[in-house]
Amino acid sequence: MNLSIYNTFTKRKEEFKPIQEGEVKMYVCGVTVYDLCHIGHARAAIVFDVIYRYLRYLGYKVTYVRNFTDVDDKIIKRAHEEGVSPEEIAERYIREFYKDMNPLNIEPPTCEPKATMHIAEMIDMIKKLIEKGYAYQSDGDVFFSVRSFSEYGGLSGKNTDELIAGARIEINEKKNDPLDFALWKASKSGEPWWESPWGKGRPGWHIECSAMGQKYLGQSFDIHGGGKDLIFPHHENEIAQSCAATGNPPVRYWVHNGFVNINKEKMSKSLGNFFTIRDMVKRFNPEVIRFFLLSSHYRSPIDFSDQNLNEARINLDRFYDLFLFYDMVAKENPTLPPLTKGKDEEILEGGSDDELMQRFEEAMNDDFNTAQVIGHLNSELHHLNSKRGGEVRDEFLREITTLKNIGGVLGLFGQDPVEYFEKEKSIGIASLGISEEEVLRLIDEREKARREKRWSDADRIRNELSLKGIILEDTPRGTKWKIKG
RNA sequence: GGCGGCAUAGCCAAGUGGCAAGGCAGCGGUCUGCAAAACCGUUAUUCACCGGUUCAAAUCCGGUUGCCGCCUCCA
Repeated sequence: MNLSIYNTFTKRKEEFKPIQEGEVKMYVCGVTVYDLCHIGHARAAIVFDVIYRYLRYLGYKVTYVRNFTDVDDKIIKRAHEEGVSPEEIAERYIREFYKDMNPLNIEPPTCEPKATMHIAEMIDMIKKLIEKGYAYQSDGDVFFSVRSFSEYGGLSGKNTDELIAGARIEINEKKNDPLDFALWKASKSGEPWWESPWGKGRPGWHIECSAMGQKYLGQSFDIHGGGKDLIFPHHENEIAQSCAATGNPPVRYWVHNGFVNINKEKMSKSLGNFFTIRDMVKRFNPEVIRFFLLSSHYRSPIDFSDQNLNEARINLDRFYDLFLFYDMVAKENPTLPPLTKGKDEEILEGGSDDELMQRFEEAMNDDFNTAQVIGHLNSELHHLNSKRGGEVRDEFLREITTLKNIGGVLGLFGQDPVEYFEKEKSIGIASLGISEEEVLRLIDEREKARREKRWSDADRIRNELSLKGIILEDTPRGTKWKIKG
């Protein structure tokens, strides 16, 4: 079975055929850098990160471009509020972006262009649009004439007459038609500006993606992604501009991820119901957030709540518990190779459980169904756990390696199991009102009691810890502790 | 008002024409000093509701209800 992708433009799944055989060119709208990223941004980044990884897994040479919008009203506003330059705001939040995204195991795209570094390309494109009669100048601004582009509305399913009826369009005297949108804005005082044939000004929002996409990926490229909220007007306008300028449809497959919701409502800055990545990472291992976000299909909405994240955490723990088990066995048996070899994108040798790989590919080929993949991984986990009692040999090794390899394509299972659980404990214990030293002391005390078969003393300590939210596990290799689920 | 999406067990979530994946929680058992973990077994005659097409529908068509998104910046 071949890869098929749901295309927002045609509203159906289509078999994926790249323009150039063996190569994929993909552009994804990044963030506007004026504030910290929230979980919604994390979802978009993770979804396209997985798509990027999987396309490469399939053997494509992928050029992945993800931009930063570093010139924009909100950046300017923020700069004024803080009394610093817009560049400083943009630079700061680009740094913060990486601080948040790196722990989520997002791979760097091939190229991360900034809008302000491509003003010349945007001006060229705007000039071309004016020459061709698709755009006009008006008092230092330049607008795209929506009605001059007859295919307008193809992506979002809107038609121009209905848009006017919507009546939520801002009245702008400079526009010939309320539907028209800005390609270039004359700068007011205190705003950043660049010289242009129309005077000092700055670019409109939509033109940057058209210009940068074309520069790095060509007039027509394979995949363009972003959040569902970008379908209209951003991507609709992008199509209009690019198509009008070059005569070619810019994109073959439009891919849009669903929102992260809070109580069924979209998480967003304007509603104020957002959680920053930074705050969540204090309470959950970043991999738990990643695992959780991949446990639903990328186009579905996903409800973000403590309970849901905690369930994801418990499930992910089970995988790491298996890896921990293997590592311990491997340590005692030098003929077994270590599972953790390095970066998670490396495909480990010996991972060739064909049936599991086949199920993995089937699920991913069906519009990147990571939820189903996680289901398969759970079945395999179950299967491997059932063999824990027996001898760990070739077959076990082959299967667990396959499990790890598949996880790697999703950007999961890359941590050292010991560190994973240490991290989980250090995150969890902060809210429990007991120190790690105290826990270890009590475990020691209980060990002593157990050796002397003073069972009621041992049980009393265990209960005490349980009330604090700590669970004990007695294993042949000593007593482990963890945070209650 | 226009356009679009969703509704599957207590909760989360796959499945889009051929006997309803998986996770969490629950229950019974194995193991254990007792637990925990792990394992084995079990938990939806049914997929919001009504009608239709079909040998066959959670899946297709029509309608109803409810929730959500876009139409303004937004991943």
